[in-house]
Amino acid sequence: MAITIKDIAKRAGVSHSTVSRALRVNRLVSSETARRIHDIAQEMGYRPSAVARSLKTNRTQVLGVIVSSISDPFFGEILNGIEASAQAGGYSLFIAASQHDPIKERQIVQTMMEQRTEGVIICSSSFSPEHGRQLLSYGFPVVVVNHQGSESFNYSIYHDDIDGSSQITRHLISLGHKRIAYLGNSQSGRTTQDRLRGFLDAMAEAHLEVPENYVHHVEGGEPLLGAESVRYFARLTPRPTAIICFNDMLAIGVLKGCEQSGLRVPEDISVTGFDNITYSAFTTPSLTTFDQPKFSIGQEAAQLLLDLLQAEDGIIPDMPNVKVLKGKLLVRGSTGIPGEV
Amino acid sequence: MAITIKDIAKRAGVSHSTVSRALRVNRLVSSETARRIHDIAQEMGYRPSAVARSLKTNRTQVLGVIVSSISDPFFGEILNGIEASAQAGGYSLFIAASQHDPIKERQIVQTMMEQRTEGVIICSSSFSPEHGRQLLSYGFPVVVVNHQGSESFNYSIYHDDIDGSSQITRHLISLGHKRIAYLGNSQSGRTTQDRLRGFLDAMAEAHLEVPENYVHHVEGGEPLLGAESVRYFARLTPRPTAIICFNDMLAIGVLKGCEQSGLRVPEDISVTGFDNITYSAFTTPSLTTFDQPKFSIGQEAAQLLLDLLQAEDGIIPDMPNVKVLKGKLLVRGSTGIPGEV
DNA sequence: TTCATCAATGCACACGTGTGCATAAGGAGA
DNA sequence: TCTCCTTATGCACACGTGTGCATTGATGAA
Repeated sequence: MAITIKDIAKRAGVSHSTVSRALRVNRLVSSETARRIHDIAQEMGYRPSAVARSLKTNRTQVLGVIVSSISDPFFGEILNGIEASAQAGGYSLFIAASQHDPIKERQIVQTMMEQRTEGVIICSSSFSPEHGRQLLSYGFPVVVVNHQGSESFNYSIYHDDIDGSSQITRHLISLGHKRIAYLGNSQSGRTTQDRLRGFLDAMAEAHLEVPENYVHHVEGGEPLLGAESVRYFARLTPRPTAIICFNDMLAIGVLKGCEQSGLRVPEDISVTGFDNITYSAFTTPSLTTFDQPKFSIGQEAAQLLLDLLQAEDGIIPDMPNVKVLKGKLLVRGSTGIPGEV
Repeated sequence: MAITIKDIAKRAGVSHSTVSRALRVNRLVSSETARRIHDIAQEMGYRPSAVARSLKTNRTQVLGVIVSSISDPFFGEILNGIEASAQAGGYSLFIAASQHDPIKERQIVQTMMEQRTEGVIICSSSFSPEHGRQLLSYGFPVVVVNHQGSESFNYSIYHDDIDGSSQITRHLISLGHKRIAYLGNSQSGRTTQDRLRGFLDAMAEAHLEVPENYVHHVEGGEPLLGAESVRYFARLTPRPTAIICFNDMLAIGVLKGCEQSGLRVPEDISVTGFDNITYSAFTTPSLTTFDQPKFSIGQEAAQLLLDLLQAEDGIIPDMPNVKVLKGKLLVRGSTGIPGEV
């Protein structure tokens, strides 16, 4: 059994109250007693029980993070940002992966409520609004990353996907592309819709047509699905001269699919990604993509949540409930001038 | 404020003890009272406080996981395995990333002790023995993944890196390679030593020389470091005909470096990875690597820890304290017959 | 009817920490 | 010396849940 302040009190010949005060607010205890208590605590290897403290103070100093998959490198970098802010604020993280499974989601939400997590950050692109409402009804401050279902939540941080996707599209148009296709991930709900929107807007602005069958969705974001979808696009007539992919993972798969189908990138077809995950710089050819400020997004999300927790202690903050971050276009080797039509 | 069993008790007209019993061990309460209490709890949206329960029962139902980096895809898959086992056993995870930083490590260890995590799984390849001892001295059951410093811990799960590395080396030798180099990650301590050992053993067995400058270490596992190291290997005379990389991430960088240096893979030089992360199948050419059973490793580690926790309630288990898992060689496109010498 | 048995419930305390209030000691001012 | 104020410390209760023990009421056996 771990040692407690009572053990220290006994050894120091004082009451446990004095120990508690000495280790927290040393204003109410004589400096020599405080020093003696500190020494004894150090010597006995005392570690305060966060459990007991949480029960008494009603604050756990823990933030919950719900993510769809831990092994997704995109979320990994966001998590790094979240952790940085949380740690700076003295908070720890309770991380759980929903794996796109509603049953798991339910368990996660319940666990977080039972653990008395002080607030929750949702990074899962496919988080059901129902469970979100359950969190809110329980009085949890919730911050949503990438504004999935942001209408049902109060606060969200997100990247301007519409703008990013437009920039990518305009880049392709400026190279001379006219027949551009879009490969989406149907599991990503709003995010893929926004990226599709940015693409369509830019195309409309340039008075270019997008045939219905140029927009194709697969269920998931694994590279394998990207590779398979090349067969679909290759069969279209006329064939598109460029494919805008929902994210880098799909794009990496598409590059492989093109290689297997004998399509040269970018001579025969241009390919773009989104997110700028580490590996996008190491594909062959290296991938033109849109650099989302992943670390900053995580950082800002955690900071916003911390501010909300502060605000609950009285002051209502005068802060915007939605924060939009901008990224920037990275032109690399996978896009080029389209071949002869 | 969240509702408690006292609120339910008041509403049901019974004592809080009865409510507590009704929701836990319904053996000591009449079935109709139990049903009524359950209904009221449901209606009021009651969620038991894990904090209070932990304080009373001295069990938090939480496992701590220390990882060097969350965004590393290798650890991501191990985490998935850990989570699967933990969830099956009714445990939640407390995850923290050390980022190879001793100060962070210290904070993490202290936080886990304060949170009264029931046990700890260490997945960080560069975890300092000092902090490990601190955990052990506090009575924490500790399971180590990939046997970093396993001599100071009692239990560990690891992959047979020596065997894997030997298999890769023999594969290259069987293709006709005689001049093989090794690229290590000095931050990975024992793991890189084992993989180097397997390589050297297989070379010795085939009576092949390994010049001293054929073994090169970089500080870290990012692809960029792999790309840069190609310059080093390209300058050697005679130049190696194959590079065995510590892991896939470095190998992916090496492939890029070769491309930039005009070296064709595998015609001019063969490259191998280790771990079989998702992207290794999507490089150009696809990467020959060794498939470590990452998910199983995580699963087994968590299960072992759960068994240890069970055992603490009396029975000392008759189980091996070290478990070795085997992986298998994946031959893909990045290895081939060496060009003319 | 009386007593033993058993099921159902309440009472009271415990877990480790924090804190309002009372108390004790000491010093300053009259 | 007495009063007032400050400083240091202890007492006792609280947080939400779990549990040993006592209590109550009912049932069955003699």
